Amino acid sequence: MSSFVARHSGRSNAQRQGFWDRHPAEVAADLIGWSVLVGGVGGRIVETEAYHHEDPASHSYSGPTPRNEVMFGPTGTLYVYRSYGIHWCMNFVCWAEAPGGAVLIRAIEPTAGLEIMSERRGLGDPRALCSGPGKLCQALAITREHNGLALDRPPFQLAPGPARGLAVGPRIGITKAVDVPWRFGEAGSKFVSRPFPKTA
DNA sequence: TGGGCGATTCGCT
DNA sequence: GCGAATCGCCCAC
Repeated sequence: MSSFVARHSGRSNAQRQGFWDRHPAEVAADLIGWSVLVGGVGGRIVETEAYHHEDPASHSYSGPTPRNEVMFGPTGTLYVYRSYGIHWCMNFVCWAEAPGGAVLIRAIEPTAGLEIMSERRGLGDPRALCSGPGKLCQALAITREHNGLALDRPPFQLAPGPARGLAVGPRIGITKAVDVPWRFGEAGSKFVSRPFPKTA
């Protein structure tokens, strides 16, 4: 159970806004177990990574640019970027005191709209539908058009939920600050992009 | 204005 | 396990 949910369960959405105004690593850990739906399609978040403005591996490290400007805007919004010229990746903008933070959503456990996601992905195996940042954006039909949108409005539906356990490890696919343990996941989940070195 | 590179994925070996 | 695919962004020239 995340600390935020424990403190805020039962409160209004407006009071919940403070959730995003914290360090990305805190938010990334708390998001494990939450459900995210886009147009009614989605599932439980089982893997995230944190990035912030003093982080050499972060897009925001060198300051605002046309691509990353959303990271420096209001929290609780979506930052979408193109990866390797092929895939889309989605982040939740969150920061405290200094802007430029975000949480990369790396994997979700599909629970709603399985058939739609299978069709979009061209696959049937639920474990392969959303087990990676590019995969889940394809399954949820996330594109540049969603960049900057608020997460508390349609087509998005976010809801807190419990995690069975928290796994922590180094982030994936980066070349800088590789030793910072800011990758989080649900312990034992079979829907993560890659196994965690150890589970906690 | 051009070249290098990336928070990835998939198919083939 | 390895490497190609593929293109927008960013910085250097």
